[in-house]
Amino acid sequence: MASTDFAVDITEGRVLRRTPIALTEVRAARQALLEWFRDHARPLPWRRHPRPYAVWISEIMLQQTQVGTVIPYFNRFLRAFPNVRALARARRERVLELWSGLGYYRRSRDLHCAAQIIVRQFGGRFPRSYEAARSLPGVGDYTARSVLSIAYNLPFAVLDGNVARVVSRWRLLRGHVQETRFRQSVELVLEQCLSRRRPGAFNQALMELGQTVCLPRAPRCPVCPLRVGCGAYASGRPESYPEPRPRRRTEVRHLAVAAIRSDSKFALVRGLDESLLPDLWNFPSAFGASRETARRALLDKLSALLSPPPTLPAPRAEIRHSITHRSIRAQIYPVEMAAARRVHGLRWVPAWRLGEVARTGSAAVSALARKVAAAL
DNA sequence: GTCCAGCTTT
DNA sequence: AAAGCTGGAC
Repeated sequence: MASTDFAVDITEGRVLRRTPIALTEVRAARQALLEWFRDHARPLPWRRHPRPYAVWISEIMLQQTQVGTVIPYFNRFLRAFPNVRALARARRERVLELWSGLGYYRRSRDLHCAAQIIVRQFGGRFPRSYEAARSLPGVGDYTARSVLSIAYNLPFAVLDGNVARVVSRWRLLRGHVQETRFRQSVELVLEQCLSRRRPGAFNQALMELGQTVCLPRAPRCPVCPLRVGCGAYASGRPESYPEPRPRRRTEVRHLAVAAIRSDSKFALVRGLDESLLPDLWNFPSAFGASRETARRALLDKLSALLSPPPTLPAPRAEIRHSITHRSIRAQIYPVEMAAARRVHGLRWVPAWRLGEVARTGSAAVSALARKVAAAL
């Protein structure tokens, strides 16, 4: 801990000064947090043998994705690619198959590419320096800090949404996660509190506390190790911190989906529509502002693919799905074809690969495609 | 139905 | 500043 009596941080030419947190308070909180983590850390698969490779894979998968969702993906992924060299020499399509259903598919491409860079430029070991780690595709500020602190126990503080929530409540910081000022305030607190001896455990403890105790809407203050000294708890309204971030409104879009079946195979194309899910196999689909415009756009698309184009019957089912700010209403038009002809850009995929079995990574299909298959 | 996870790239 | 995926909580 610095011996100055206030914390100073120079960011973009501005000097921020904040009242320091009393050293005794910092130490008490740090110790309470680390002891809580020692007793309550969940036995997550990437914590069993925390090699840098496993830590890195888990951090990429955990971006925007919940722990419970990640666990089976992580286990399958490490079975398929036990180390960075195995990942580096894998086919891209195979990596995508094992990512199928996890979302944000760009992550898998960047991960694969980064593995090849690690093998070629870093001797097959995840780099130990911030700059080198940051140079890898898919590794931004947060991921570089988390991997280096957890895998190598280097003194980097991490700031994710969980950490921001815990700290804003503990120190009663106003603002929301997207504001630079707010983030700087949180960072100042973290710099004062980070355990220099056990930064990895400290960071994981804060994030775990945010995930399991300091919950957004219903914090479990009675079991929180930071309750003593928590400003939001004292205020009586812990759920009011931090402020909700402004959100872009979601727009409803209609999607027409052709479920073209021949024998027990479905015709799939690469990509969805409007440049969404470009790497994934999907049922031929088209967006529109209404059901009817979507249907017509789908017919246009099918005309370019098949001649003569099939006629579309009445839709058999509607499913709902969300992609970023779009709320998608998908009408499914079942089409039977006599023979599974070879068509350029079309791939016939056995129905069983789209079911629950697909979770084992047998096809690079989106979750949307799986919902469609399940509705048939 | 709304909110939350909540990071990286362009 | 905006876009990208999916699932779960409430």
